[in-house]
Amino acid sequence: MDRIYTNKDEVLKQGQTMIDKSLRQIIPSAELNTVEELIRGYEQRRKGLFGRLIEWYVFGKKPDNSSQADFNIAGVELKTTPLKRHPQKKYSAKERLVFSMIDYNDVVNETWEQSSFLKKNKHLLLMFYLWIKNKNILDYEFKYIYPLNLLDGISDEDIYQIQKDWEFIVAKIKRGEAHLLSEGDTYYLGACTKAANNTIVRDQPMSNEPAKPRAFSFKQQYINYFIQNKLLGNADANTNSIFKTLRRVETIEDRIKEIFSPYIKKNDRQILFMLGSNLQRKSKSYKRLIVNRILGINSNKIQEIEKANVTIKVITLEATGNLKESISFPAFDYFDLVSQTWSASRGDSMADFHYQLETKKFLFVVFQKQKGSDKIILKRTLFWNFPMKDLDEAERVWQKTVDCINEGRYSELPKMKDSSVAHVRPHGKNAKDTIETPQGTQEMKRCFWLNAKYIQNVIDNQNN
DNA sequence: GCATGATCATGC
DNA sequence: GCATGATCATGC
Repeated sequence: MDRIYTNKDEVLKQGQTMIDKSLRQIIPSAELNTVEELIRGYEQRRKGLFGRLIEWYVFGKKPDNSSQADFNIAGVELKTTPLKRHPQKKYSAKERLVFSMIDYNDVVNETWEQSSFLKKNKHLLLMFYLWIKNKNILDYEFKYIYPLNLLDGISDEDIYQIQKDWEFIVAKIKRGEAHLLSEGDTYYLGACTKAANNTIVRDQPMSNEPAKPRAFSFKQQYINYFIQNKLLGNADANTNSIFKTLRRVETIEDRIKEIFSPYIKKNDRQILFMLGSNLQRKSKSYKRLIVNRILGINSNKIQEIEKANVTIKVITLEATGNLKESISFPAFDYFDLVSQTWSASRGDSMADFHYQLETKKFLFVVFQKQKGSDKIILKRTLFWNFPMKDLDEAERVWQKTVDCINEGRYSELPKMKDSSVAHVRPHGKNAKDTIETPQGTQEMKRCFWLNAKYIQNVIDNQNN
């Protein structure tokens, strides 16, 4: 018989009994062997088992697969989610916070206000435990128990963005593009893939294309920001908000457009004059510094850009409109790369190419050189994320890279002419900036790049 | 003119 | 000291 909870406080109080405790400490010793046996049989899906063990042993609730909130009577949805140790900040988010599966057939008939997502997740009880590699799930210790009301407990700007994210995802499914959904499409609320392997697919209502099963989730950077601010109190005094002085709610995209709009079609000197700023040195980051000034930051960061995993990229077109330079990613570690698998790309390794392509949003700030002048014009800004239709090609480049490294063929790493999408090039201080390879040799630091031509095509064809 | 290799500058 | 973003330099 399930224990009945009549209100949210009771659920919270019960959850709080787990602070600094692990399951092993509360499971009756007579049942421990049985549970250990159960865990051994699970291997792959241990996380689901972990949640059910918590429900049963902490809350006295029999596991079920109901799409109702976990504590129906009290209206509380329980979420257990891992923290990992962070050298400076104590803890950070290990993963996204995953909510329920997206039912492609039902969700197209919903509005945000009446969505099953909101119904189920309005009142959350977040249980953060400390994840440690190879540790038995019975020994994970809980660190924070936090009741979160989605509509009251999150700022107006954030919940507005989350609503717009939800609506974007649903609109895409309505267009028959569920198979093209990507976490990078949206800012805080993402549609993350959720399947044990790549072969599992689902039907979608507006198209015959099979689509990967996906769930709503808070993107990893968003939940991490939550952890830093609400749990750890690491409110960064060096963080600015683009909504600071604004008295209405707007999306991140609209707000950024608005901030840049007075400077569009102006040249670098005019912009600096308008800003009352002075940057004489024409260093490689000159334009990036101008962009920072426009955004009102120096070395500090913008909260929304961080939370939404947006990467700002300065793009400089030639006077002809031609783009010369490709876009670099962080340098990779040869050992890491060969140990990764393409499909198991999760937040565990945020530097992983696939993870970045599928979760990142880019803000391109496009400048253009001018014929017969050294002035540079700010042409436009655009938001972009890597489209899922090109993911197979990116995988091919990645796979070839992995093969080359495994076989020690470093001169044959994928070049620009080998792919229309991406290639591998050096990315170090200089040719002497090397790291160790699996062969025990030293190789110069390298990274993945998105081809200049590929990005040029994006800029020429995307008008937002 | 472009692909590829190489390096600079900044900020943490 | 190093990671990262951005661009430079060379040779075909």
